[in-house]
Amino acid sequence: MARRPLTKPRKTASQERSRLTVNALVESTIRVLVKEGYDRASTNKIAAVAGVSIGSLYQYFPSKEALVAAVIDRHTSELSLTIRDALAQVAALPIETAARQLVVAAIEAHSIDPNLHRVLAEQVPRTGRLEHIDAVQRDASRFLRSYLEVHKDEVTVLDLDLAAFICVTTVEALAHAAVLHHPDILTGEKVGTFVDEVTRLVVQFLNGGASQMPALR
Amino acid sequence: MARRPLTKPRKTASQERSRLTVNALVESTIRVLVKEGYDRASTNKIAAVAGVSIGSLYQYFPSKEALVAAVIDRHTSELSLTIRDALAQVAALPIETAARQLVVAAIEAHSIDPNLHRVLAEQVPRTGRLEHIDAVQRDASRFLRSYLEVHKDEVTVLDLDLAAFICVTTVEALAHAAVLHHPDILTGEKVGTFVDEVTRLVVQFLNGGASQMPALR
Amino acid sequence: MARRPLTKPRKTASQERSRLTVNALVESTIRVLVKEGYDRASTNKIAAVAGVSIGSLYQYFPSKEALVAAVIDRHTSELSLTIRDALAQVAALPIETAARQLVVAAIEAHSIDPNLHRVLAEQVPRTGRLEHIDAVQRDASRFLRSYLEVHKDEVTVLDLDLAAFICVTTVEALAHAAVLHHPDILTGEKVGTFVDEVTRLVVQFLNGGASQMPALR
Amino acid sequence: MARRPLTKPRKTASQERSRLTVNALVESTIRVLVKEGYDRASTNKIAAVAGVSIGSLYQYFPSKEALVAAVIDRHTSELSLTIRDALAQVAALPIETAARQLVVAAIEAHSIDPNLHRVLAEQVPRTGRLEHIDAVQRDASRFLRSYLEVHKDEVTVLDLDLAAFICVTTVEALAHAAVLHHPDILTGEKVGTFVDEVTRLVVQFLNGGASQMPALR
DNA sequence: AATGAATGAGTCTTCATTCAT
DNA sequence: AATGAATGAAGACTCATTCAT
Repeated sequence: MARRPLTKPRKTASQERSRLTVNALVESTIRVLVKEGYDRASTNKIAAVAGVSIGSLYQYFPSKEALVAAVIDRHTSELSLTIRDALAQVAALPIETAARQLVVAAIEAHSIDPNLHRVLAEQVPRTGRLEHIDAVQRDASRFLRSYLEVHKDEVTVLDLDLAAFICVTTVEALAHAAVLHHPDILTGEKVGTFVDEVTRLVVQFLNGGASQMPALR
Repeated sequence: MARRPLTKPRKTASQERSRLTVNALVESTIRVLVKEGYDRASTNKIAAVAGVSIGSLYQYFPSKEALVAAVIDRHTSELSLTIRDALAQVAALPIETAARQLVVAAIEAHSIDPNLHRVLAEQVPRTGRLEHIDAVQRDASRFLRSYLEVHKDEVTVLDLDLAAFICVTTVEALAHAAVLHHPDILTGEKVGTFVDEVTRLVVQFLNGGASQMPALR
Repeated sequence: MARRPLTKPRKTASQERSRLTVNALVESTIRVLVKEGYDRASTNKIAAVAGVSIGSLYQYFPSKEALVAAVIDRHTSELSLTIRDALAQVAALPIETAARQLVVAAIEAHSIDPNLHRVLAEQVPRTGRLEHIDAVQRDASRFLRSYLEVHKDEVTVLDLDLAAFICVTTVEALAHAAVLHHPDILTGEKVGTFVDEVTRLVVQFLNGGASQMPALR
Repeated sequence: MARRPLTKPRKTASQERSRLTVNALVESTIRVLVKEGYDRASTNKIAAVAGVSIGSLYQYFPSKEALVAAVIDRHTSELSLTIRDALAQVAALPIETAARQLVVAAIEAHSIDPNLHRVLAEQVPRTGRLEHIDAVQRDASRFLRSYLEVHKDEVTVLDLDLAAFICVTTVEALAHAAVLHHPDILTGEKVGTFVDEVTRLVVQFLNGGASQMPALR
């Protein structure tokens, strides 16, 4: 069957139009969410900012929640991608290097759209599909657990679940806090120091258990 | 202790009554906040649950925000108290013991009213005076920095500000996550393990720097 | 116990105010319903006509349906009262007289607020409590059936259920049609004729069965 | 009958298509009306169910009302046909037989599409052309009046207008109530009884006047 | 002619806040 | 001081209808 000429079929025109509208709405939602917060983000405002009628908004999104869910999905995808990529690339690396790269990835992930991240993390009710945000962290935990299983003899910790939980929570929290509350920490050469320290925090934790445990009690 | 004299009459009576009303309102706010979330917590509902008329509510609190601010202040005070107590008691202790006690204190602090804590942390807009929540952490950071200054020769870290930030953020995040998302970690003897591990995480970080720094780069 | 003095207690004042508001709303609903029909009767319009804010409307009626339900209840009560009264007064009377009085009662009932009756009968969805309208007719049927049971030997019909259904439906329909579609029939001395004829219709039906049944097939 | 010539081409084709579309829309309107009720029957839904774009809908029907009016016209035509047929066939028959056949016809008419009939009768605003529904009854009344005029000496009633009104209203109401509210009455052999009784109701009314009138007053 | 994306007036409803009693 | 009725701005959402393609 002969390939059609270069032009796209008529119908695509309107489909294209739809896609543009949907995109404008999602982007507008992000903007309004960031500027006004979750509560004050009204569908009317979102439609206005998107330059779209309120009717069109409801043609594509049945509710405010649906709109926010779309934003979350998009944001979560980007986060997931960053994290999964990092985890995949790191699978075969020794702990030291692996940790460093994951720390960097975490910071990168949190730097994607910090303000949006803040709103999503702090204000959006965790109902329905909106739990996807937390899912990323659960994924990361599972993934890290597997990694530790494989690299069992490089680490001294015994309870791998607990260790994974501690590492993921810690790195996430530090990346989050740095990006959102202490952006100065990430300026210039300071980033290097910060990454160094966080990496050290995690690495020492993972392989410092054995010899020191006795001394702890 | 001698009973106070008979007088201080009328006015005190009503002052007493006022205090009771205010208290009932703040407590009602907490209850409604926890049960319904920030958005759906209406002043009318709060007044009803407090057994107070909506008019009286506005006699004591000029707005919904004022009500929530009072709740935050009260909650923050309790947190602060717990943390400051711990920090004070720990001032003269060696790092190892100090760290452990602070970790325990952090968990205690997060256990005061986890559900309220969650709502405040996740849903309440950080506008106006409502930034008090974060203040506790800033306080703790400053306090810890002082401690590290004093115990300078027990630790190997160089940038004390950064170290304080990392420790406080980490411990807070782990206590938060454990209490709110993994309560199972804190049941029975597991608490001990958790505290051990978090303590180790922090202690190794604080005095493991020197010897390992070279290896990191 | 001594009767209280003539004055009513303070509190009544506001209760009275509420009652007035509620009343104004119900009456306004009737007016709007009659003027605009069910669909175009908006809560905002109802509130405006009642001279009451939309907020007050919702303080007393949680929805448009509740408002209409109240109207129905009120209207149905009046109808029921008229019909039940008539049925009660008629219990011991002979068929002829009884029938006549019931016919008169039916016309009276339909004359209470014909326009409202029309709207309720024709446009209001029969959901939820709104089935009360039909209930009046079911009641009347049951009541008539009892009457026929007692006056069994004055009538020749065999199936009392069927007879009751036919009579009630017929009289209701005629009263309805006369009041709503042929008001001229009820002007001046014509009412008498109409009542005569309807009465005769029913009476002959009830005691004309026996002798004629054979001839019918 | 000779087949029409080959031509009338192109245009006919599209006219044919138009007719199909119009038909699909009217039928879809009926379906949606019955399933959702008048209020919730939206033009978009009607178009969707008809498998036609909303734009095309408005090409053929300028408004929602036009759509409903078409449904009413169609339904009314069918009713009218049934009734007029019966009345025509009955013109020369004696009262007894005539009455019976008209009663049967009334029941048949109401059985055509009971659910649609209910919606039209109960929910559709009687505005504009939508009064056509009631027209059927007025027609029937006129027709019956003529019949009575002709068969004057078989009946004893004096006011033929009134008598026609009473008969038509009564039979219509009973057919309506039976079909919509008491379908059990029309099952099996019961139909016979019902028809018998209604016929008797009417016939006795029409020729029972003379002897009993005196007794009534 | 057909399509369906877009429109926006209008609806119901909530809730923080005021104010007469 | 307390009460709670009243207020009305504002928000979510629907749907008949238009119009560019």
